[in-house]
Amino acid sequence: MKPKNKNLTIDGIDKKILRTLMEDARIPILEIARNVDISGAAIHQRLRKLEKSGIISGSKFVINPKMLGYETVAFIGVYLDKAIQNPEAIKQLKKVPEVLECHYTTGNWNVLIKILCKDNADLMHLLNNEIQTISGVSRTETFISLDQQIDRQITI
Amino acid sequence: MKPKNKNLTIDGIDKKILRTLMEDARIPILEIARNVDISGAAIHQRLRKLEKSGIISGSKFVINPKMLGYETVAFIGVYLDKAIQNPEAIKQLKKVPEVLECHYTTGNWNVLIKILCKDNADLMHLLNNEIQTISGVSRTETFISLDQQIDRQITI
DNA sequence: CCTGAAAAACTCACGCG
DNA sequence: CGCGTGAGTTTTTCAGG
Repeated sequence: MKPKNKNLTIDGIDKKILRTLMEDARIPILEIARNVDISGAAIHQRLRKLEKSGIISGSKFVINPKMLGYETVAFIGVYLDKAIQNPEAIKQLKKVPEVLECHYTTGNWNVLIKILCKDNADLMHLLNNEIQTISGVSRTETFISLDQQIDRQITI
Repeated sequence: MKPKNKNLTIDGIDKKILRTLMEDARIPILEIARNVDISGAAIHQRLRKLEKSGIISGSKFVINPKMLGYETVAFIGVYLDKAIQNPEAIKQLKKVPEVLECHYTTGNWNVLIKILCKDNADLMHLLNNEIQTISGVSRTETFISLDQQIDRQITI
C-alpha cells in the first residue's frame, strides 16, 4: 500500500548524483564530487546505498537504431484468444528480438507491444511471419510511429 | 533510401564492445579489453569512432521508478482536433514530466503517449488536469499496463 | 592496433563529528 | 552513521611507432 520506502531517504545530493548519472553514465564520480562539493568516496558510498536499495537498476549505453538501419517503430495491439495460454504467447514474443516492449494491458487488447524494424516491408514480415504465427494470437492492430517527439525517464 | 551507413563498418569486436556497454555502461574499458583481447587504447579508439558515427547516442543510469512510488504505466491515445496546432499540443505534453514518450502515429489517434504515474488516482489527475486540458486535445483512450513483460534495446 | 608512461579516477581502511 | 583523508591500485589518456 505505502510506497516502497524502506526507511530510504534520498536527499538533494543523492538527487544531483542520480540526475547527473542518468544523463551520462560514464561521467567520472570525482567530477560529480566537485559539483556537489563532497568527496569522491562519499559519492561512492551513496551510490552503493542507492544500488543496494534498488533505486538504481543498472546503466546502459544507448545506441541509435537508425544508424543500424532500423527506421520504423510501431505499436501493436494483440488479441489473444485463450487467456490460459498467454504466458506461452509472451514467451514466443520474447524470442522476437524486434519486440522491445510487451505489456499486459487493460482495454481492447490483451497485450500491447512495441517493435522496432528496418522499414515497412520488415514490419509486414514481422507481423505475418513472426507475430501472427504465434499460437494464441488471434488478431492485431498496428500503429506506426511516424515520429517520436518525447523519449525520457522519470524526473527525480 | 539506403541505410545510413556512411562507409561505417561494425565488426565483431565493435559488437562485443557495444553489447557489453549496453548491459553495463560503467564497466571499465580495460575489462572489455581483456575479454576481446585487444588493448584498452584500441577500445577507446573504437568507441570514439562509434560515437562520432552517431551509433552511440549516450549512456544512462536506469532508475527503478517503483522505488520512487511510480507504480502505474499507461498508454494514452490522444485525438487532436486541429492538426495545425499539433506542435503546440506536443509542446504542452513536454511540460508534463510524467509523459515519457510521445509518438505521432498512424491509425485512430493523432498521438500515442506513454505515461508513468504513482497510482490510478494520479493517473486520473493527470488525465483530467494535465492532458485533457491541453488546447487541441479532444479525446483520449487510456490503456493501463498491468505488467511489463519485455523491456530491452535492439539486438546488435 | 600496440606500447609505455603520465594523469586521473577508483578503492579501501581509518579517524572524525 | 555519513563524511573526509591519504595511500595503494586500477583505469584512462596521450604520444609515438
